[in-house]
Amino acid sequence: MTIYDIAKKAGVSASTVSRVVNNKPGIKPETRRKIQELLKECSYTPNETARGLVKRSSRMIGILITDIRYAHYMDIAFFVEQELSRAGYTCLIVNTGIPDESKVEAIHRLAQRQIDGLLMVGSTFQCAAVQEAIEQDLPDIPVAMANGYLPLPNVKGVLVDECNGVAECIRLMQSRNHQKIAFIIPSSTPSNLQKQQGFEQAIRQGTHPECAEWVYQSPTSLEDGYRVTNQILQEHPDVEGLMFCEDEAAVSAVRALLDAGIPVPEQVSVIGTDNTRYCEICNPKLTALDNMMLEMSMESARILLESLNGNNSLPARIMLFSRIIERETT
Amino acid sequence: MTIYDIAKKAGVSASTVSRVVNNKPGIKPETRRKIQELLKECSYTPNETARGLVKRSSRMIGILITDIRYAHYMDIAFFVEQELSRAGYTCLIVNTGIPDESKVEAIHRLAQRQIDGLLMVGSTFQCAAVQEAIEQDLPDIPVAMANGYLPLPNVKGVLVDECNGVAECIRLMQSRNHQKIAFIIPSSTPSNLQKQQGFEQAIRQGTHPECAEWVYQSPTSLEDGYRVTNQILQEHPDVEGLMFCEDEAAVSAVRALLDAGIPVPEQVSVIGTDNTRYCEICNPKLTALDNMMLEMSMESARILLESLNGNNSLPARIMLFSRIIERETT
DNA sequence: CCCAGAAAAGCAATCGATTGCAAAACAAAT
DNA sequence: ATTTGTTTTGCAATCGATTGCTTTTCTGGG
Repeated sequence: MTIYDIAKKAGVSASTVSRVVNNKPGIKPETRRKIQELLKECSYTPNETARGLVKRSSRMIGILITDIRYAHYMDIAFFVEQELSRAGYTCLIVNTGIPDESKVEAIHRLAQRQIDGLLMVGSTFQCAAVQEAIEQDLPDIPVAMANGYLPLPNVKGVLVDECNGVAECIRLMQSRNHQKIAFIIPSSTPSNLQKQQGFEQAIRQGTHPECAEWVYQSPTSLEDGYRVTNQILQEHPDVEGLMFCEDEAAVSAVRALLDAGIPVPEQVSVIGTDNTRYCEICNPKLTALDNMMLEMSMESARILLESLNGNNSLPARIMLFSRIIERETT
Repeated sequence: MTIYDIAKKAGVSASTVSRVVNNKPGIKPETRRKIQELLKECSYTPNETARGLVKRSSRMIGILITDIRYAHYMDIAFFVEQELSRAGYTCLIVNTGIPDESKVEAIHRLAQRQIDGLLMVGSTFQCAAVQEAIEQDLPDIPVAMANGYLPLPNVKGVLVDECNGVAECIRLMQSRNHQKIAFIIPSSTPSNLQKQQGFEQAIRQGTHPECAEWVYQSPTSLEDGYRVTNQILQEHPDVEGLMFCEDEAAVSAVRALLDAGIPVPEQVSVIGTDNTRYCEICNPKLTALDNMMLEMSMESARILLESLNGNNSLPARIMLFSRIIERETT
């Protein structure tokens, strides 16, 4: 059922029908009513593709996430999609994975679809390859980043003070008389490197600056958290605190400690990052640094909508403050 | 950079360029090469909107999920998106929420976008409102359902034997000498009602058929699981087993039992459903009925792709078998 | 009753591709 | 050189809307 079919049935031209569909003025009230009835009767629905072609806008927004499965990102896809779809946009959520080429490929594919805006979630999008792809494929549409930033005129970034946040966590443990702290990093994203910096700063200001070297690698996963904790216990039996870049590994670290007969938090404190649901399920409940991922994403979504509405006096970057949610592991 | 711009630069017609872009035959090899170079040089990208208009296909697939945040659905959006996008489709993931109208609204909006196929995840889409919406808005495109079914010619369903699965769980507990079992249901979805049926069947065949009445309501959430467990303990201090329709509430039930000084699984067994990551995090680790949600979704995706490729000899419904993952709570 | 000015409706171009059919270019055979 | 047949290429219509501009219709004042 196209606009022409309706026009024919109503005995008017397609233009007239179009104007009724879009509530434009200059139509005799009677005609308008008649056409409206016909539209309803035929349950006419405008073809968004055709509309997008002439309007040169798809009312679609691309959302790039490395991996939607991380508990960390779970809420995001939900709330951001909700917010944007309330504003009349349709979301194209793409899991890009880690490799640069797949991110570039995803941007390219979205560009082909004439997206009106792009939202990228996660600091891994803060890289040269993505920057180039955006310059190349989407130089003119608004782009927002949650937990990242790129120095391009059309890109706005929302960040969080992770360096400080982690430093605060370290200081919290120190204030509980736990000075010998290890730091566990899953991967070298810009975001995690920031955290590591905060760790090192705070440690050097404490009584055991040599712990600044206690940095361990562990890809995100339950098994790794368990494994790395045992490794730390072996190399540093005197360890007093564990600072993680995410919650999952921290949860299994708690289990590893308990399994080894080490009381938590009496002998060793554990702090996770992200403040996901896992924190409450952990027993004892996990203290965590809330990195405000959801807030960052929502703020990015709002900024994107503002830009789409033509507001171009927005700051290039804004900074949120993380906070510690203290539970039972400190 | 449109196809006409390229045509002008190359001194040929748009048709010729189009044929090169789409690798169609009937172009002189030399011309083809020259145009290909030009395409690369100008980094030309076909406008999918325009292409969609004439081809009457958007190469987009709608994915309906009530709420992507449920751990239960976490993997799905990831793997299904991956599978479909490998096949060249772009996914429109929509969180519809529970109310019928929002599901209908979502279907309507997707129809406007001329999606080529629709995938619905979850038994809540098995309802009259959705059926009507599909008949109305998408009578001709392939639709696949994970964990649900609708009697329409263009709808294929993938189901799981939940009734049996739960019955097996009950029998497992019974074989461990736990006969007095309560069933906790979060909401009356078709899927959960199936499970309840399995519960009742198995219980009636056991030594304590009166427990078939021990059915408790609890909306999904950690707090509810804790609360409802205490309520059950109060009303039936002799309870020996708890069967949940999802994992989260089961996890907090375990905690409630331990907090009440009741040994798990010695005095009371607990079984969850879904087999999410929470099972491993729970301490003791949670035994769960794997409802094969991921497998169902992947199978639906494959069926959808088959239908899109014109295979219309697919069975209207196929059935998968659930399995019990026994861990430490039984 | 005529005419100006406003209101309503329609024409036709446009968005950026695809594609059936016609035309042109080329090659080979007579 | 002409004809025939095969490749290549181009023309123009089409997909389903939107919109500037023109034309038609209406309204009311003189």
